[in-house]
Amino acid sequence: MAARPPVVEFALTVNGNDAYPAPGARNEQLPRAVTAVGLTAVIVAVTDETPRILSVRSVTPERGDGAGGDALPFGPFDPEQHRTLDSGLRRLVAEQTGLDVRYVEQLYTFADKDRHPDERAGGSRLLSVAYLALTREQPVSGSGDVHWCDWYGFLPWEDWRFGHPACIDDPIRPTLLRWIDAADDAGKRRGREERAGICFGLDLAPWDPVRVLERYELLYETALVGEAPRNRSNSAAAALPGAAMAFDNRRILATALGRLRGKLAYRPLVFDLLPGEFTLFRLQRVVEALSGQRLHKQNFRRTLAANALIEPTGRMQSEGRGRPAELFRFRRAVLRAKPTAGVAMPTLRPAP
Amino acid sequence: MAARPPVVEFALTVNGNDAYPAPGARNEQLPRAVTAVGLTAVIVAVTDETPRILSVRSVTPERGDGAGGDALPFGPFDPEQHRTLDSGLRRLVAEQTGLDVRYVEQLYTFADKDRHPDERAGGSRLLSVAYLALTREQPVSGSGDVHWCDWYGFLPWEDWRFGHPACIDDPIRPTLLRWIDAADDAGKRRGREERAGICFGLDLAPWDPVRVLERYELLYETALVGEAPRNRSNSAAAALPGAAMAFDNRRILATALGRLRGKLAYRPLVFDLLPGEFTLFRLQRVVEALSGQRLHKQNFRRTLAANALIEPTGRMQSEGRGRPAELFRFRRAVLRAKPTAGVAMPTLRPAP
DNA sequence: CCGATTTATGCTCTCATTGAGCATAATAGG
DNA sequence: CCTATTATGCTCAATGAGAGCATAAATCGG
Repeated sequence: MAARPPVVEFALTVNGNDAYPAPGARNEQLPRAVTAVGLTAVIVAVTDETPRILSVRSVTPERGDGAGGDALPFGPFDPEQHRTLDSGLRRLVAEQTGLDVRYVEQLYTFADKDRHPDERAGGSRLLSVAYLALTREQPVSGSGDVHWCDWYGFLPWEDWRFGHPACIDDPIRPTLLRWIDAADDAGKRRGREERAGICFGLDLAPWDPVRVLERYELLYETALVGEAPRNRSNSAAAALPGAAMAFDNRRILATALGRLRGKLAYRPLVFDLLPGEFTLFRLQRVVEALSGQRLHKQNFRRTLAANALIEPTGRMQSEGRGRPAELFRFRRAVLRAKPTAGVAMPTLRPAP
Repeated sequence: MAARPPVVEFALTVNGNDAYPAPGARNEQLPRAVTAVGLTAVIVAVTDETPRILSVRSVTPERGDGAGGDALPFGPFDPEQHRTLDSGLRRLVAEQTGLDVRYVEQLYTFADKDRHPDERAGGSRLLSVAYLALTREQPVSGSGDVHWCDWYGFLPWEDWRFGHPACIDDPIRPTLLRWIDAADDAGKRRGREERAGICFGLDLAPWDPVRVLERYELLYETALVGEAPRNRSNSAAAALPGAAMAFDNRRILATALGRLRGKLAYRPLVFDLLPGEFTLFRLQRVVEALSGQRLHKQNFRRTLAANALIEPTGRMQSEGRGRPAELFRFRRAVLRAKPTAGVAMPTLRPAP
């Protein structure tokens, strides 16, 4: 186990600011309790019909305060080195993983108190800007124990490609029912019932693949039912089905998956996860992997053709059985053409 | 003019962190050049068919470095006082404006270098988390010169309710054409042509109300054509049509408008801008004000009815001329029911 | 009081999109 | 040759969105 580094003290000079027009606060200074700013990356690739994210294994696996297990690549944002957050993130990813990232998008900024255990003692606050990054899968060459993990290992209820996920029937539904029953009055109970129904498509509403974050937050909330008060909020995350992750990293994963699924429908992001040439079937498999549901093959291709998203290369791929498929490439032109050029994201279909 | 407050020095103790799993950076400390964190609020209301944002008039209007003119409400994020960014923002808005904000959503985190002029001297970096907040219009009671401004005063090319905006024909189109011609080779020229066409719907693509940020960034980029090199990047913002704003505040406005327009279509946000009871016509006017385009009245109402977004109160409103309209209220139930319950956002229609 | 104007509201028609299924073609493997 | 597997073309029905017609109920200016 690594030696704990010494507590570091450093001084900071901040200019008071009379030019910034914050009335009523004009002569106040910038905040006294300074916040440390970090970057967190959700780096995504898809191989063999499995969506994967890049994870870092912690040295101290079972500390019990959320620091154990896998964690997302993270690093400080150094304003002296980087002119923008984006460039800071690209540098961070390059250093930690050696990956060539093809697409980068800011997701959300997290700064909740106690999201990092060391904050409690230190007094400073850790604010972290989360990013989504897409890449073709490739070996990682970074320093440290970095590796690809199945995304659905952390959010198993999100994968409907092989039918109704088992964990919904077993741990999730009973927990939700207990949570519903634990409501004070009938009105509140009805409200909880509706919320659960919508999130998990239990009755009225159909399953909406995009509502990943809502589902995660509902599960996080309900996992506390019947547990010890709220002394260790990380115990909620640990009680969820699926593999645990450090701190609030699973929440970030959920944010990323929801955003990616939503954007798939109107932006041609998939192609940043694919090699330059691919069969239509492979493209479909990648979309299915990300959206977590099966697609109707003919309709999928019809949408591709209608949007002119792809163009044939003329070459054929003949490995494996079945009729050989033509190889296609992405038509870069559509990046600048259609306002909304995405691949189909239909409602859930029954398993084949 | 307010006296410039003295430079403040303060010390900060940060715990080094051996538990946080950033491999290869494990024994590094948190960033040395600490970033100051602020919150910026885009507070929106709609009156008399005009979308308005809350603005703060600067004390030093014409400094020439971007500090002059209007600015968005801004304040430091104090991690000692606030457990979350959201609560910090609500407090900030309450203090500076006295408004009762009904909806709050994080937009984006801005940290580009030189976005704030005082950074250059001070050495610290200002990172600001921008928020969108919706409210019913009401008098502001905050300390300082806070007032409502027409949103389209800052982004005049976004309002198509009264036909093709004049500023597109006069300053914008010629500037774009010059920018296209200034491209090095034919391929690049074609690319620029396409980009401009898509953003402003010049030829092939229709006008997409949601692409507010893309348009702003294109204008910001092209406004530099034919100007002095790039010593003062704020000159680009000043050269744009529409009223200027401090720093990168117009970019934040564009981000907010795009996000709001996009979400209107699948989330019932409008009702946070309306009183408890309203006529369907008023509701339509508010949606038109935000989307910047006219809607087909019958189809608009059909969508409302189909989604069961509203319910009649039985009361009638009879002021002004014309047949009195029935008053409706928002059906709160749909907040939890339909996955996508928004109001119609059709493609652009010719002016009436 | 009348007619012009303004707003509310109901209904229809058409076209594009999309979910779903049928049918056929081309390959590998036994 | 027969079967499994994948590719690909085509049709059909339901839905939703854009556009327009028609009618009802009020105000306003004579």
